Amino acid sequence: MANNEEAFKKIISHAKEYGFVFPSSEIYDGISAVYDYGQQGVELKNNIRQYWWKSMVQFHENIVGLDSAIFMHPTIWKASGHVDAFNDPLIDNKDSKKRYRADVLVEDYMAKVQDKIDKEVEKAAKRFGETFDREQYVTTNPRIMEYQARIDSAGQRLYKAMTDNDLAGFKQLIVDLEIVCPISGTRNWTDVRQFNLMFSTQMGSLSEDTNVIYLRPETAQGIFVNYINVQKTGRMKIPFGIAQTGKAFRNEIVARQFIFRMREFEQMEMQYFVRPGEELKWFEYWKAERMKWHLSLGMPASKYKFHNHEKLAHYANAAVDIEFEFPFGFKELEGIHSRTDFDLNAHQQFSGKKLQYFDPELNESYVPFVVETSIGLDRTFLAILSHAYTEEKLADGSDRVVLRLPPVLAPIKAAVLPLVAKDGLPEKARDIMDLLKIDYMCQYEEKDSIGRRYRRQDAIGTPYCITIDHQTLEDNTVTIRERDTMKQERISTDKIPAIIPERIRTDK
RNA sequence: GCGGAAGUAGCUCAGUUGGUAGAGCAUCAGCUUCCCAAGCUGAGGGUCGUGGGUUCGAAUCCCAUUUUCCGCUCCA
Repeated sequence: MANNEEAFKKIISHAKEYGFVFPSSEIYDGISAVYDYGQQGVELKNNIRQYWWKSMVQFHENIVGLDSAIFMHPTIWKASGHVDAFNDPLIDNKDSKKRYRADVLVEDYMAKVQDKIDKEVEKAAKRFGETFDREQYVTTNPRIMEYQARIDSAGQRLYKAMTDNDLAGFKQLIVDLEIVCPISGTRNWTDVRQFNLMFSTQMGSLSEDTNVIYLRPETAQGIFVNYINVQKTGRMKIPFGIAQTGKAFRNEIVARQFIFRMREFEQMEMQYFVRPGEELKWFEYWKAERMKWHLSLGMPASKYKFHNHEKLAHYANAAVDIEFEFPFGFKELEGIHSRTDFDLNAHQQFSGKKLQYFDPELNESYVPFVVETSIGLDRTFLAILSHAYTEEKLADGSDRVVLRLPPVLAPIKAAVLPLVAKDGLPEKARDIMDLLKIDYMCQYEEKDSIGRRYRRQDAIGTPYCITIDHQTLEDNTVTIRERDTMKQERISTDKIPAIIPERIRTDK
């Protein structure tokens, strides 16, 4: 683990040193858990996004794209459940200085009392043997009935406090239940405060107080509220999908681990609209499809695993994560959720607009069910970067750091390098550079020895280096050097524009 | 948010009992012209994370604050 920690630190330094990722606002001391993508990072990130987009939108005739706004009608977040679910009531114990979710404390209390009931029942069961009637015992034993009453009362008050957003009532509940801090054992609590995971701001006139607007905590809702627009104008037939990439914002209590958990992050989501009853079939389909996509990036299957959700969110009837082995362990990279008709139903109800689909094959109307694939772009970036980062000891005893990025994702596809900066080689190299840069990202470099320039390109993951030497002037050939093998071959200059895209397609 | 550790040049770090900020690499200019980093000459770059305090004097001691990392917690 210590080794991985070291490795992770090296990756973070490398990311900064070579212009992939910078801490945001760094000259002002930075801002916690916000990062900027530098000159290489933005290329890599764009390429990942494009690779995803192509595989989802371009390669699937029944999936179309969308780019919805970050600002949305505030009621959307009521309908989606985010206003309620993203509001955690928090309370601190003044002695242990520990912070808890108030609802979790109450739930723990209820579980503890339930535990007492279970133990009582167990004891009684042993005592009475086979004649024991559990049902009857539970409903007649006064001590158990008293326990049960405590649970019921606590549950009701918890529910009321949650739905009414009654923070004072919450505090009173914790006081009345005599809940103690598991660490300090005291009842010295602060007031209950709300911690909203959604960022908010105001739109329009500040004099009205009803214009609070949220920065979207997920991109999915933008798709749901446009579902009927896309379906009608695109004449989409179920099953069909809508894909979108974009920023989302969550005011996480703790945001850490470099770009793994940021407060501002980018999602790549696809919502697939299916017939009710067929959602689990499609869930399995997308689970397999998405894993294929990850493996197509050339990373070993052992780096990935599925993690089934046992506790499902309020909207889901099946959910699985694709986890990736980051330097800090297996962590969620992508979620595949069967969201049922929860979202569309909620929007239908809150908006009063019909969101039904008429299925000509079944000759009936229904609200479609939704299977979602939702992947973190920044996390994918981190997964790819951390896996690509390699330190090598070469045969001659020297070291090199190379980013073994999939060529299709590399920020720079080719570097154009005159062997020496004289004898007309730079001029020739410029000609080649001008030709190639029309088709893909290239970098021209003539400073320093050729070996050093190769190493610099290795460090940013450039898959090919094209070197112009004296022979080029004679027979119009160049050498093309491959990043991973460091092998070179000589090819004719007019073959370069075609050969690199061709190799990028096949080299994974 | 709590606890621990750290913050000195772009990077990695040194800086003695408090006494005028250093190295290597990198960068830039010039020389060299060589197919896998580290040839030569020169130059630029730091109010030592920030703000206070103690002191004749603070990178060094004290307090606060901020950022990062680790653990706990959280992650619909």
